[in-house]
Amino acid sequence: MTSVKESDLDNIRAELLKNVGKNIQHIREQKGLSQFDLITRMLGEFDVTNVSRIESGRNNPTLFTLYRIAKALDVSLPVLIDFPKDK
Amino acid sequence: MTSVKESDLDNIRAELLKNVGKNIQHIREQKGLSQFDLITRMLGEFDVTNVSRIESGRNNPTLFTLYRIAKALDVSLPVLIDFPKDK
DNA sequence: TGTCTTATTGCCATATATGGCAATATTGTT
DNA sequence: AACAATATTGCCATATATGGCAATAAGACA
Repeated sequence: MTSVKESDLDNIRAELLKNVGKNIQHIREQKGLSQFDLITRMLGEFDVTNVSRIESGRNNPTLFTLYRIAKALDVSLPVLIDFPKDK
Repeated sequence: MTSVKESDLDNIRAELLKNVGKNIQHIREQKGLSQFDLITRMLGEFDVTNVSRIESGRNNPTLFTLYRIAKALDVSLPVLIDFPKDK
């Protein structure tokens, strides 16, 4: 059954992004790092604005972005997205 | 040290995408599914073209895309990106 | 050989992640 | 209260993920 209403899909997406964002924020704060601290530890360039957007679930980060965040937070990529609310 | 040459960063990104792509392809084939089978099982719409691009490492998939692929393959999101070559 | 299925690649369009900066809001501390 | 550090939001630009289709390639099998 591919019968998922578009609004349902949006909700699933929104919940996913919110959960992963919260998880990232939680790990970052547990390490005592500011959003600025985080981007300075990331490989390459990254705008601090987008950290806020990802943590709040407004952005749908790419795999490479998630990887760089994980490295900056010194956790594995699976840990970064292994949020409890996963079905 | 944020001193990573741009070419190095590109290589890190390319290797990441290639490894995750191979992992997705491996899981999909283990389940005996074609790329077309995969997209028909995914939530919402997805173009089969992009499955090929993701599996070959040409595309940098978003979190939501990875989530939908994981669900379609009936594996968890962490499993989908837990490739062996992670440093 | 051929045919069928599956996968890859090219091309163009649209949607959106990110870059970058400024303004505003929040939080903590004195 | 004020001030400073931090986070959020808005706006615009660019880069790129995805949608969509066609053409080509690759693989399997008779």
